[in-house]
Amino acid sequence: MNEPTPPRVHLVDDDEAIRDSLGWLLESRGLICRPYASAEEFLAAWTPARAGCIVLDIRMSGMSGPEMFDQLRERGSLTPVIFLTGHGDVPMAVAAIKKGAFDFVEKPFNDNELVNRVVDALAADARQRQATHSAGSRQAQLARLTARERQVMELILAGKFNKVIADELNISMRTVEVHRANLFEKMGVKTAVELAQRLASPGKD
Amino acid sequence: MNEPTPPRVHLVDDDEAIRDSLGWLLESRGLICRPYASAEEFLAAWTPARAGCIVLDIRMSGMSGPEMFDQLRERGSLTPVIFLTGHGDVPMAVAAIKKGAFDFVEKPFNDNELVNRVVDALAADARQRQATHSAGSRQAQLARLTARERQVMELILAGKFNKVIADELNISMRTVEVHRANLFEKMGVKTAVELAQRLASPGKD
DNA sequence: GCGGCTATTGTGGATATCCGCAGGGTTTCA
DNA sequence: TGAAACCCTGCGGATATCCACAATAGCCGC
Repeated sequence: MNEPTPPRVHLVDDDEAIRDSLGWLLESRGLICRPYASAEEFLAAWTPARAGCIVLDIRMSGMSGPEMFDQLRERGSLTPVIFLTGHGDVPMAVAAIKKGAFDFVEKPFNDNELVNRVVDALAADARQRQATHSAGSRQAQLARLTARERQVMELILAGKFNKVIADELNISMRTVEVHRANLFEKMGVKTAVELAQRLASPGKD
Repeated sequence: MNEPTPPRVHLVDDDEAIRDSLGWLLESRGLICRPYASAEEFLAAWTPARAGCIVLDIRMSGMSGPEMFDQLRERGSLTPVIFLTGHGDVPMAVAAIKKGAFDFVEKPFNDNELVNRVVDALAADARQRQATHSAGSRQAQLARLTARERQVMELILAGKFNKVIADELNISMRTVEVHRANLFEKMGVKTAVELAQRLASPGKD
């Protein structure tokens, strides 16, 4: 990890008054706020690698909040999104949450309440990034394995003895040992137990 | 698993007309519907072991839908709950979904839409029961271990050699082997790899 | 041709795991 | 008192894992 940038609260709302007052509120609580006047402006500047969360108004001229949310999801972004709306719509709220939105808040909102939800969203983002990082490094390790090493690994994880693996692959036990040692090194583990744990846990590193 | 009873759709609504029409709809789609006129009536008859889902009206005389939902959760029930409401309330909908409700539907609803959601809820219930069953049997196995066996198991899962385990616990290697063999038998595994996988996966059996 | 990569194999020695057989001690309970 | 449960230990033998050292062969790119 190279010098992580502090998490940002990205505020997307075409109403300048909201951007000003909400931006002021968030900054007064020690959070870093980045305002955008439109979904298009945000998407043009966005990269999913940025830590933080997004506070997103539902109704905007041009691209709407939900459309932007769909775009983010299509780009593979998992950044938590808090929707803001002036007129509640239950099916939309339910669908948004079930689609993975972090929260859904009606205006006018209570200041403390909103800040709490933003802080929760930032914490959720941090957790999710840690999990993704672990899964990513594991994936990179797996990608370095040769086809043979991968075969041997699957059979090790199936609990088979070297001798049985050798029989099944029609190779010598010595060769199994060589592949075994090589894959353990590439996966950064010392034992089959460690390997099993590495590959079984969703995000643990 | 002894003769599983078919999953039921429990319909809790104090409006008899809704119970009749919705019950008829669900039964016409091959689902088994059990109606209740009140939350109290439902709770008096309920056991979490029953497979199925719950369609629950928000507003009822006596105990309300959300109150009943909280009661179910306190009793440890994970049965999927679909809330029905005549007047949408966004914060309540958002809170209910985030609290774990399966869905939230406004009346009047589209028949097909509701049946689809019920079918989805039943499928989710079946998946969750399978996961709980696996976790439960694993828990029962763990509960059978003696204190010493559990200690040895933790050290095995930490990837330590029997000789190292013996040193740390100040016992002989032969004793480690005895505990090891006993715990493997109690956990129903043959290798440390299998044990690691058994204890690392959330619900897999 | 040469180097890098992958797959393969053998030898010999060391360490690790597994277990039958045998035995002992302590605590609890009927 | 005897049985059950748990913990502990040694011996001997068998199998499994690990690896240094050494070597061969095939494929591919430069």
